[in-house]
Amino acid sequence: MYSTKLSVSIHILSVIALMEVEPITSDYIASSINTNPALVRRLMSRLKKAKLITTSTKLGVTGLARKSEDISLLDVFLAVEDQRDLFSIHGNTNLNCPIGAKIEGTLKNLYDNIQTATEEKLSAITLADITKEFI
Amino acid sequence: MYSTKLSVSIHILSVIALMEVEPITSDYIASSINTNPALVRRLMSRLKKAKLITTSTKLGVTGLARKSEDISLLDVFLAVEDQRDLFSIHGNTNLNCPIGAKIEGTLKNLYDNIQTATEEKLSAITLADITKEFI
DNA sequence: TCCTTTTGTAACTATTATAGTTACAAATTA
DNA sequence: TAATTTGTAACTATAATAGTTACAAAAGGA
Repeated sequence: MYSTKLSVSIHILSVIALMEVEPITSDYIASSINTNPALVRRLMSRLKKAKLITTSTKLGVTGLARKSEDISLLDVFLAVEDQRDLFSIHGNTNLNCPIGAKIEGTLKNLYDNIQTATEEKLSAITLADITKEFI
Repeated sequence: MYSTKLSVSIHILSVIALMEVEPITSDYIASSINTNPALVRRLMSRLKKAKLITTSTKLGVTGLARKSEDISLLDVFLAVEDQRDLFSIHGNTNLNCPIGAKIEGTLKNLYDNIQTATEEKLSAITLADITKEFI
């Protein structure tokens, strides 16, 4: 199970996309999420590095770096999630056992296939698809 | 990211499917995984409850409860993984904010769609598909 | 019947990741 | 230059996983 980082980041981006008055601060966004401004800023920092938002000290978030139609959930996922592998594989198996010797490679091929399909699904959904739900 | 429970369980089932001498013990299986027999027995217990394997005190594992062609990875996943949701959603959002009020439902719909696709992929792969890699 | 072996499970520790928090230097705008 | 906010480091709390120890109960076999 992935962390809530993708979910919280989508929340952050939605607030930015729909905000009427710019700029907007991490404090304001945090109040919508009911969490800590520092936590929001940590994610904002990743979103900025991935060129999804623009920020400025003193002003706060100045906007999306791209149109919401051009920000996919895969972009967000890759920006904020460090642990991207869907399934994890146990290491240190007994290489003297034919199964222990091959299981890692077998599982890796198999999981890669599912991982790719999942990421393709994420890439097909944009921030605009999300924000239109809030209007 | 899911735990290694699915991976380890596939390993356990592969050893059972390919073993030449029955019955086989949690000690033997643990030596292929390079882990603790008690950990193996915990997973075995779940696999037994899900009617995927048969066991006996004194003898150990007596075999698969079904043909390996009839055991899908989804069967295994559902048997051993408690945290099945692919993505997690942050709760306790600010309901006074239009985004905070709707984000949970929006994300849930979206994630359910991806979850279903992932589980369908798992259901299309059987233990037999795995074990044929080890021959 | 009784001995032996193994499961099944409880209880515990260690480790890791996430989430949440505090604090403050550095940047930048007005 | 003063005020405000980001960006980030350092820390705590919490929860889940993995690993371990221990033992009662089951059950096969002599």
